[in-house]
Amino acid sequence: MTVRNLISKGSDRLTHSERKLVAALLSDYPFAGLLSIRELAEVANVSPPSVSRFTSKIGLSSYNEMQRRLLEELREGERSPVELHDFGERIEGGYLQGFLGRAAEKIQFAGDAITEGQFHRVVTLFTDPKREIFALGGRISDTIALHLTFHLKQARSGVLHLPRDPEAWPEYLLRMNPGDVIFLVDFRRYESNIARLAEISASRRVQVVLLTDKWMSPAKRHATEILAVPIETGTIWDSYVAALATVEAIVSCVAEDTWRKTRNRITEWDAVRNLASEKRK
Amino acid sequence: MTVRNLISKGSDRLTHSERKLVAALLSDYPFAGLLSIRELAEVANVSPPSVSRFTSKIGLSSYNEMQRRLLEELREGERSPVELHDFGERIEGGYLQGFLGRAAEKIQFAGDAITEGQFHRVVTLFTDPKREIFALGGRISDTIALHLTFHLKQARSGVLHLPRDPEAWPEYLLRMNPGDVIFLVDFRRYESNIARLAEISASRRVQVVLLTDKWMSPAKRHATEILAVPIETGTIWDSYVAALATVEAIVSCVAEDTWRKTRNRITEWDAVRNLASEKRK
DNA sequence: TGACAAGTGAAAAAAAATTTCCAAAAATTG
DNA sequence: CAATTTTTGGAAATTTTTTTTCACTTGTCA
Repeated sequence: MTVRNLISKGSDRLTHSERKLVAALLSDYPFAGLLSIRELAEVANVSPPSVSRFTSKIGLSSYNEMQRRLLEELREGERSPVELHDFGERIEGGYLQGFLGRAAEKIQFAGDAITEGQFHRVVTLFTDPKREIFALGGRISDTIALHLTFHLKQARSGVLHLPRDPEAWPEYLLRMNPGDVIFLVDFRRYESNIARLAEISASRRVQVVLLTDKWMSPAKRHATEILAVPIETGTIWDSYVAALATVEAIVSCVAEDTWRKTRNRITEWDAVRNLASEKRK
Repeated sequence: MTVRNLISKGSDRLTHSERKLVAALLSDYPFAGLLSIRELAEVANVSPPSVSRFTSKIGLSSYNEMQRRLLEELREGERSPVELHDFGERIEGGYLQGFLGRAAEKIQFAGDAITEGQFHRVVTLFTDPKREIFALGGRISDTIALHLTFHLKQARSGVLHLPRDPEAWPEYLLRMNPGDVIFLVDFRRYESNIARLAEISASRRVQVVLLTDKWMSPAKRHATEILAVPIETGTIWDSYVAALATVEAIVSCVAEDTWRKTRNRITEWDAVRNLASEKRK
């Protein structure tokens, strides 16, 4: 039984500071456990005695024994790091493991549903400084769109997130010029608003990039590029991890393409942000 | 300079027993050096003082320093094969494929850093209808927190998302009762606001559930549960897919646990929503 | 062969780490 | 809200580890 297993096995019935230890140990496994008690205690923000009690509680005779075991695991794991991970609790078939496994799968499938060509065309659109970028998502998927704008705003100027309320759109619509880009996210339980926005945008010769699922939002009729990612998980709700991963891929590719500019912008950004927070004091 | 290099560099001018040590150290590098002095001395068939003298001779301040360095090397070594592997893949399979692959991996690792026990305790907290749920995230990570509140609001009542502006917090803080739960998301480039909010909440006996990365937000000091997920990707920006996946897992587990109630709520919700949109027309 | 230098380990000393004990603080319960 | 239980960290005690001291051995060279 690995130390990791011992930890997760005993992880009910743990006290507040013992949980802090678990977090510290697992988040830098196995190295956190190879520090001295004093050091580990410091990292986890607990007292050395708590560490000592913890090791006894999960069934180890001493802290030293835990270290011996961790080293042994490390030595074994040298053979294959992958094996070490597979060892975990996956066997127990826990809910979390299952969910995450399926989520990871979804992400892989996203790569099949979007071609590299499509991907790079989209990236090129976002990289072009002459085009302004607008973005909006549906009720829930707007968080995905927000993620895009947050990051894109750091990489370049001319990025605008539309408010959810259609009443406020005209202002933005008037600002759109031919060649600009609007990024829309719309997953099932599609919203007619989004489709309408796509239509209006398209009529103004704005390029519509649509992130949707395989059943495809009605906005597809007006889209220049359609990125269809898998979202169904077999649980009550759909998973947006694949969508988020795709957006992150786009954003980070844009950022790399415009690296120098990006760096300057981020530096500036931070400077301004610091100024603002200084002022508050 | 690695310990191995130090050893071979100084390997002229070594005495008989020091050579025995070199042999022992190199034949089981780096693990032999992680034993205690006494054990290593035994393995190499020399006395402990010889080990001590040896480490000084090759230019280390103490035996302890050698161990620290060896662990550091081990940690680096663990990392690099994975990275190399990923980088190779990426060039072959295109940017998107590479990015998604790494994202999927991150999600798997998230399962190692969070135990099923921890996961279910958090779910239980969120399921308890007597507790109100508050949530907030950092500048960018707030999208993750939003995702939680959006979904949780459908599953139960008493879910509130705090505004980003601290000026508006008091109203919410006053509403908090002992036993309530606050869900905070804070990734590196941590925000002092979040830590402060955690502190205040904890002082009001509100349970603090913290979603953070392995470097751990300063808010950890006040957290009841710490969910540490991997976020570093080797690109300019961190990836929040693992965080999103974790939140989705929580939300969908909560929903399943309270399935019946949830179904009613969703039905009601949709009814109200339809009514509202009917009206608009 | 004997004097000396270099190397070595036993034992002692010093330092560090770990565990135990206990009282204060926090949480829980009736 | 008081009483009880649990949890926690400081301090002391204990154990372990590491380093230093020192005397003894070994080998070398005059």
